[in-house]
Amino acid sequence: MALKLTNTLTGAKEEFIPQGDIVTMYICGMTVQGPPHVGHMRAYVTSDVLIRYLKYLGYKLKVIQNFTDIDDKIIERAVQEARDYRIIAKENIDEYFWVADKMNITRADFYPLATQHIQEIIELIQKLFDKGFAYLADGDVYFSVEKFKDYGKLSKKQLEDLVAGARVEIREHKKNPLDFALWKASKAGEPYFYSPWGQGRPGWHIECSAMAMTYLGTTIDFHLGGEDLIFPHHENEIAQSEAATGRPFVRYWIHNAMLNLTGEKMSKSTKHFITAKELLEKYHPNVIRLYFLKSHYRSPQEFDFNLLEENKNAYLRIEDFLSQAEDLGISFRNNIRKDVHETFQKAMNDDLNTPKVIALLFETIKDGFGALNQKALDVVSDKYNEALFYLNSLGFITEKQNRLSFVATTSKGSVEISEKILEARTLARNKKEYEIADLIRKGIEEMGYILEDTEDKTRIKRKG
RNA sequence: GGCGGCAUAGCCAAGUAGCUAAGGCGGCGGUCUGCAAAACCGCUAUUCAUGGGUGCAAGUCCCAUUGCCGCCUCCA
Repeated sequence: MALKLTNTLTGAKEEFIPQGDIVTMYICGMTVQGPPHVGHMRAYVTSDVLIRYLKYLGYKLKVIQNFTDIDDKIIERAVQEARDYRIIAKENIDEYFWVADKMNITRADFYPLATQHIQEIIELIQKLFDKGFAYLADGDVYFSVEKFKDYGKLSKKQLEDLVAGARVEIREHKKNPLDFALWKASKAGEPYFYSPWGQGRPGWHIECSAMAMTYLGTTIDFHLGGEDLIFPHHENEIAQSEAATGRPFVRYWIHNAMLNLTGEKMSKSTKHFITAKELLEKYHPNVIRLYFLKSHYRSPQEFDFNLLEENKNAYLRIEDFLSQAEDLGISFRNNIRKDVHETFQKAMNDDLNTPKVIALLFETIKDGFGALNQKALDVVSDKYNEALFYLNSLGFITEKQNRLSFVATTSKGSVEISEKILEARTLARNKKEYEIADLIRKGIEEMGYILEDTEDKTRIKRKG
């Protein structure tokens, strides 16, 4: 049984065989021209799940995720807002980390910035000059796509088809309209760096090649990103890197599908998006994660608040089982049965079939509740442990105090609701003064809490 | 126009040739309960966009049609 992943380069599900002792992974990070949106969340939850699973399988990893902190759009904004481009980049990077941490996304080992690798970028461009792939035109440096035989191998595009479509920027000094900039000469007032070709800044794609190879070597195991990056970004990265080194750049290209908002791709340029922060203000990270993982990462997914509500209800059911089990004194023991590991691996090995794992999780929850009704504590304990195993493996937050429905309790009631009120209700119930008891329950519900009477006690939950 | 992908119940969504088509949400009926809620039990696709074809056997492979989506311009 081996991990198989869809490799965009071959278009097939391939068995993952690492090239060395340490698995190297480059995650295409954000161009920090704006705050992260929900589409970014999906991409980074996907990479998080892969990282967690590789670690679960026992691999040692080195993960690099970049920030592209200089590009046309950032400069455009800096001019519009009359602020330094570095401040805009910094704000968006900070927001990215706020979101990622909240979402429990595993941190990469290092987050390099394009502007701090100008030297490496220049060296790479120089190498391309030396090998005859680059040329200078009015201060700009371009990569000559015709010189690179394999151009189009990732996106499965033919040069002639691309020219026919010809929506590329027309620049007379380009030899071929598809040639892309390695270095752009700066215009008056724009930020710039010094280079052998004059003052300017790196083109969009070169920073990823430079940083990936600087930290991970000439051939890396994984390169991840959204499928909108396949062309031209990743195609160009391959061209630059392989032209410079003569070696394969990436062994497994993994791309996640887009998140659509009302039928249309979420996109920064069209302002058609919901920021990650906005969503996190409305929904618990686990609800968002469940929503993502219920779809396969390679299928386009629709963003809709109704779907989030749906997943919130489903998620609350999981929490309910966990806390009911905990109320009986059951705790995590990490003694998961072998067949549970095997079933989990079978699903994950099949191109990270998280929807299948979610289905297993819910079957476990159902069995767990069944055992709870039967008062079969040993089974409840097993199911509790299995559920936590699935949740932890997929990166859900499982600490009790971080749960959506969690209410801090005291010996007599709750920190958040006056003990006297709860006592009054119990008193009323004992005297069979149900009208009063129900009125109190209703009042507490209006405050955002749910009271559930069970045989021996009243459970307090936060409304979702 | 070129390239690629997808069409499975009211909604979301697994399934990549072979027992009765996972799972979630919602809905309906029942059990339990002072009531409510939760939970449990049962029901909710004789059928997988349409039309052909290849197999003993097809959501699952091939062809065509229709409809959506992505990329070809900055994008995860």
